[in-house]
This record gives sequence, structure tokens and C-alpha cells, in this order.
Amino acid sequence: MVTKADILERVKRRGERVTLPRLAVIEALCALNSHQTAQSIQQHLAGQQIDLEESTVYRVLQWLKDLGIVAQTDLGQSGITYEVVSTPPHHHLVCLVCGQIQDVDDSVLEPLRRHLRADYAFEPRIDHMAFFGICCRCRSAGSVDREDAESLPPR
Amino acid sequence: MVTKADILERVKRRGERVTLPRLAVIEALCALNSHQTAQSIQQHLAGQQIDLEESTVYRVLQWLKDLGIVAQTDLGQSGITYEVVSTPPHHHLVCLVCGQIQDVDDSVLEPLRRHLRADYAFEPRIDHMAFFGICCRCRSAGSVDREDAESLPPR
DNA sequence: CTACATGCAAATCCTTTGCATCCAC
DNA sequence: GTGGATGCAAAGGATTTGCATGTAG
Repeated sequence: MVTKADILERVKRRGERVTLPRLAVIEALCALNSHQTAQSIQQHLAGQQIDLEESTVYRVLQWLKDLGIVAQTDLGQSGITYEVVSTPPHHHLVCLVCGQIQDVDDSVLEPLRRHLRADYAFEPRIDHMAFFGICCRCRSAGSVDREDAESLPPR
Repeated sequence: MVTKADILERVKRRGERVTLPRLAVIEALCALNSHQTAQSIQQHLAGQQIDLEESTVYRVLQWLKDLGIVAQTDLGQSGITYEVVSTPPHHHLVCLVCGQIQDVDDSVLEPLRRHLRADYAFEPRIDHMAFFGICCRCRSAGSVDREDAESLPPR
């Protein structure tokens, strides 16, 4: 778990300026779960009487991304989401039925990486991936059986 | 390889109307490689003196998707891309350096699917995936070594 | 003091929608 | 003929950008 202090230290060590909007976005990213959009961050801060311009949020997020502190993922549903890069890397299972997002360990991708390197001479950089499917709860809820699942759209 | 005639037959069998814009988009999708955007399809057709409204292209693509004839993928770079659903399913390796897109067989994902089912009780629907990394040509070109690759953004 | 970050507004890009007209069946 | 598809224009949402101002260092 990366804390606000961790990030601030890294930022300062690089000689970057620390401003209120930057502090606020960093704090929001640490306080909230992963997969925040620019909007959700802005709203979270607005709830604390910190009102930032949307463009500012985007600029701060871009800046944090350039510094390698946050990662972008396109979950394909509601725009681009951001989250603090944590060690170790992980990935996400997005349920097509209920929208629930579950984290999975990076190790699930090792076999795939080996395969791509060996058979395709491709050096994968799979930092942060989203896989779609049906989560255990929706499967057992019976609202969606295997047949229905098959007819769901790809995303 | 799915041909224009194949698609037309399927469309007619379902009692759907065949119009010039629909014909044109189907033709373009068959003629072009995978991963076309609404724009690239429109431009391709414009080059043949077939000028379609952008909204029409979107509507035809949506329609083809609803019929299960084309699939959408968000390659994360330049908006949503479309391609004719072919059997068997396949996935894509997108080079972060040169942008080249290479197809990979669906079988590379089997170990991952097994893993997700067994360890996460998650029923994956990974129909069409894009993986980012460095392709063999860019690796051997030496323009990018492993170190540089590490500093590349996730996407 | 100076470079850089911010707020504001406008622009841009991609995609969708409403509506009158047109055409495939 | 009629329902559904199209063109056109306008709306929509997410993200970016230009510029004057403000502020961290």
C-alpha cells in the first residue's frame, strides 16, 4: 500500500512542485479505492470543500502518470480510470453483469508472458489489464447461467 | 476468412434490410485489415467515391455488432476499433514503439482462463483482447532495449 | 523574481440522437 | 404503402488547450 507521504517524498525528490490541487488529488487517490475517474476524484474532493477545475484534475493525473506514480486503465465502461501504481502489479476482473471489479495477482499472467515471448518474440508490457467475464456471485445467483453468458456482448 | 457474401447471406436470412451504406461498410470491413475505426472505414469508402455520414457508419457498425457479425475492441490508442468476427477467435499484440498490430491465437489464453476459473471462480469472457509490449522487430532494431522498454508508459 | 501551475473558457475528438426525408421490401 | 434506414445538424460526454493570473520555490 502506497501512502500519501510516500508519494510526496518521491515527488519532492524529483524537484516537482507541490501545490494544493496536487496534494488534493494525491490524497484522493490514496483515500479512494482503485479505478477512479477524473470525475470521481473531483467529486470526492468537492465533498470536502476542495473544488478543483476538471482540467486541473486531468493535468495532475497526467503529471502523476508521467512520473510513473499512477497508472491509467481503460475499463471500457466509463472512461479512463486511474490508480496509484502499487507493488506488486495486479489486474482486474470486471463482471459483465454486476460491474463488480475484483483484483487478481499479476502471477496469473506469467504463463501468457512466457508464451508470447517464446512463440511470438514479443516482449509484453502487461502492467495493468482488465478481463471481462462473469463473477462468482452472478454465476451462482443463477440470474445468468452459462447459456446466457455466452450471448453477452464482448464487453 | 469471412467474405462479404457470407455476411450478406446471414443478414438476409435474419430478414434485415440491405442498403447501400450497409453494403459499403461490410465491404470495407472485409477489404481492410482488422482494427478499423469508424473514421478509417469512412475514409476508405470516401476514397471510392462512397461518402457516408459518420453517424451512418456508427449506426451500421452498431447494427453489425448487434447481429454478432463484427466485434468491438478498445485498443486504447485511437478509440474503438471494429472487425469482422472470425472463427476461431484471436487476440492482438500491439507494439508500443511502432504501433504494429500482430494477431495471436486464442490458445495463448487457455492457461489464464483455467486459472481464473479455478482460483477466482470467475468465468472469463475474453473474446478479443489487446496486449501491449514491444514487437520483435523493434526489439531487434535496438532502438529500444530492455531498459528503455521498462520506462515506457503502460499504454 | 521567475518558472510553472491554475482557473476559466473555448476547442476538440469521438460518439450518439432527433427529426424529416427517403427507400428497401 | 410503410417501417425502417439515412442525411443532416445538433447535442453529448470526456479530454485537451490557450491564455491571463496566481503562486511555490
